Amino acid sequence: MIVVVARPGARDPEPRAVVAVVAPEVPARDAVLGTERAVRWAWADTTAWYPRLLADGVRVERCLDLRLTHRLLRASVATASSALATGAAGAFDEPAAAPAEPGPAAPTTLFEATDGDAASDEHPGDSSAAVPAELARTPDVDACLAELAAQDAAVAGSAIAGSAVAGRLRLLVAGESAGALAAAEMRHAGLPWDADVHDEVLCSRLGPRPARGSRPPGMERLAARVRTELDAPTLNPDSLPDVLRALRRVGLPVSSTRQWELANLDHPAIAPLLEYKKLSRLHSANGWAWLDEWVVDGRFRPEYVVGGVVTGRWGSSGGGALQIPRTLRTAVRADPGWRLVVADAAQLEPRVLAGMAHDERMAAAGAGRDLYAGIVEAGVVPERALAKVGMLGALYGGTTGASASVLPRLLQAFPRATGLVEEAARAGQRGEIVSTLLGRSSPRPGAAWLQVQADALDPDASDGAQSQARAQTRAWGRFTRNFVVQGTAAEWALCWIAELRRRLWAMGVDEDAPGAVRAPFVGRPHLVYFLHDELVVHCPAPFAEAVADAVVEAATAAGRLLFGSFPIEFPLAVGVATAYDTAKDTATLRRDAPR
DNA sequence: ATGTGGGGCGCG
DNA sequence: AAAGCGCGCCCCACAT
Repeated sequence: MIVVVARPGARDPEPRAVVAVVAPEVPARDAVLGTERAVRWAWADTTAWYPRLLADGVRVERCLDLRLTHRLLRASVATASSALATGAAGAFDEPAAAPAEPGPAAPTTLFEATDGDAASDEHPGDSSAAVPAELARTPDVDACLAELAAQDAAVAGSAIAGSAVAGRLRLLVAGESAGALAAAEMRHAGLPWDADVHDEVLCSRLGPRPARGSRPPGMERLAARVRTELDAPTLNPDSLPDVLRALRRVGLPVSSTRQWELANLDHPAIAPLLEYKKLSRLHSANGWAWLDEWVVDGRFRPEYVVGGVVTGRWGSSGGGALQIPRTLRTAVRADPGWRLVVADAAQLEPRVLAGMAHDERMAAAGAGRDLYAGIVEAGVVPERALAKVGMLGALYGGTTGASASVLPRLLQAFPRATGLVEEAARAGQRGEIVSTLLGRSSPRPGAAWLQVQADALDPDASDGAQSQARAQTRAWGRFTRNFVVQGTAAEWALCWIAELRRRLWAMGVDEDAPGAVRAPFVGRPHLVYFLHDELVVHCPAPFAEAVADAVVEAATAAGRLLFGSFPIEFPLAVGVATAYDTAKDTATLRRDAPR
């Protein structure tokens, strides 16, 4: 059920008060209360409620997604001693129900009484029979109120005198929930997708569309060449054992069919085989079948799974939304009279690390320029590529190759930043939990991990058992090392998207904008895609420059929310165009004027 | 026939 | 000897 809760005023320290409780049969005019900034909705699942509101053209300004925030606060070490964390698992620990299909097709129980039909208010039982499955299983009003109180208590109890912990948790909880709103809105609006352009890309690379179940001509031709070159007339190029056998028969000592291994081989079958694999991937993952299934009325509407990744990144479900290949981004096209604003945070993870660690020298290297170029200018390494691979190695725990050879110089130049990830790695190796800046905590290693460690301590443990334990220890260290940075970067991104979402709505409407955009975004700039450190806004053409400014301002605001006055910048590559690929091609690096 | 797991590869 | 993090989805091989 929905609980609409007033938020405290900026100067009002009073606890939040419930101002309305909204059940499924409530009239829309009351539900619309939640569109006002002074109101924050608290509900168990944004995925259960919000698609119906959006289908009715209603945008919610703020919310608390109690199931998402419950998970955060149950796991966070900052709230570990709270009743919320120590109690038995309950309804909010269950997975959320599958979301409803996007779009206006399904009847919305919420708004059956919308058209001034006072009679339905007197017969709420009439509509209760129509409560859809994804709503029926969501916790009821009393459960939501109790959960809200428990979460408030947990966050309040996390505060130690003079500590910023509670404030950070509040930011995390708000950001996660704002992300849930943005994710539902992006699915509702959809990513504008030109099926004809997509089809042209497919035809140019694969040849004309084949009958269902057969290979496109471009792939068939390559398969034939591979069979000829390997003298294997019945070879199935999709069968790994088949290909491996055939390659070995012609004297190629391969252990796998991975691209990087094949690429080093000198044999006339290799080039067509690699090309076949490329086309096969395109055809099977994003071919005509994908187009038929996922692009409806010129929009791609994937499901974003907020908090779907342990680190707090979003996941996705259906259509491979976070893996759209670069070659197909040309099919992402603005509606006529509209533009795409594409923004990409430059070197996000190292910047986040510099901010977390208060590494002023690293922050200075990234001030007003490409961070890796700044590292070169500071004389730490001789070229940009080394700065990049070295930094990625520090973030991921690389121990080999160029990355490892540059590492000592980074350790020396940036002791605070590198020290932070080294310490996170050591904590993980000890089996401890680590946390992001805002308080999202890593999972504990599982029972199998602990068992392997325990077995290796046995005096009779075999060498194999001991080396397995060491390998696994290091692997968990690499996970926790990366967790703190990837997770805090995800928090920056949540703040970025939340700030931008507000700014976009505040821009208002272009009454003259044509197009097929759904309410409540008709004539309005709106988010249509989000990919970890990159986002896309679809907007009426006259808004494009203002949107580009807003995206940059939101990035700066996100940096301040996380890092306060610490001088770490978050510049963006921002491009404006009618197609996703050309917007990225023509992007320029932008940042707020330094102050 | 249906489910599971691994290899492989797309994205950041 | 081990070998840089996090995902989703496809196909095939293999189990049931």
